[in-house]
Amino acid sequence: MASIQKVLEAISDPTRRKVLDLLKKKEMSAGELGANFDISGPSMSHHLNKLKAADLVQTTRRGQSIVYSINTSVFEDAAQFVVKFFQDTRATEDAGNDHDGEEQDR
Amino acid sequence: MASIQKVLEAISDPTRRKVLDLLKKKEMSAGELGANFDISGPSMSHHLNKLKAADLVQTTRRGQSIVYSINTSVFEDAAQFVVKFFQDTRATEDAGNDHDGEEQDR
DNA sequence: TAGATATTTAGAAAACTATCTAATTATCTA
DNA sequence: TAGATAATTAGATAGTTTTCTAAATATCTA
Repeated sequence: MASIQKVLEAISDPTRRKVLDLLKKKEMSAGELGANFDISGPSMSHHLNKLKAADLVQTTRRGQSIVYSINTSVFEDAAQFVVKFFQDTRATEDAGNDHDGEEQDR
Repeated sequence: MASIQKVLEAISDPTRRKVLDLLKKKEMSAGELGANFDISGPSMSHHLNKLKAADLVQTTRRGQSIVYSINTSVFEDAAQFVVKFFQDTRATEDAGNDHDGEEQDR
């Protein structure tokens, strides 16, 4: 499972949240997604990469297209983490700077 | 209420998540908080500012100290947003780039 | 297989973020 | 009021992120 760090970074960008919103409705190719934004293909590709690195989406090639879809299980894990973080008096994960298993990402 | 954009940016940083974790246990002054990290006072101040800009914490002066505490209501709003975002088939807020009321933050 | 279409990779520029030291502001107390 | 303590603001720098154009890769189809 991707680190919660990557997930939170991924969803802290409005473009990427909108991508996820679109994918929640139905899976789409990179090009179809891009048509919803005012940015170049490579920029879209960069954002899709971050979502993929966070494991929030998965891809499969379909002919010339690469189709993106939501990775439901990671979505649910992330939800659980954030809910805990905001609702508990004491959060589970140590969000600290000292250690992290997945070694300090950025 | 602070924009969800600012909230998500605020919690996408591990230092700031740890600050929030500490404050969940008890309110603390800037200096007490700083003692938990290996960064300078001004850097801590910078992070506290971001948390404050997101309205996740509030401050009150107590003598020479400035005491930080969790802003419970915003915490709960944020939780609700994120839960919706991750659980709904269709998220409520338009996380898009085109408009936003609170005008494009970054 | 040549050309068209879809997407990613490379490399560079601009904007933003985190960090630091030095200086400033606010408050307390002897 | 002078000096000490707590915190923030100013200004600089290093690193990261977002964005772009150009080039490369993969697949389809005539």
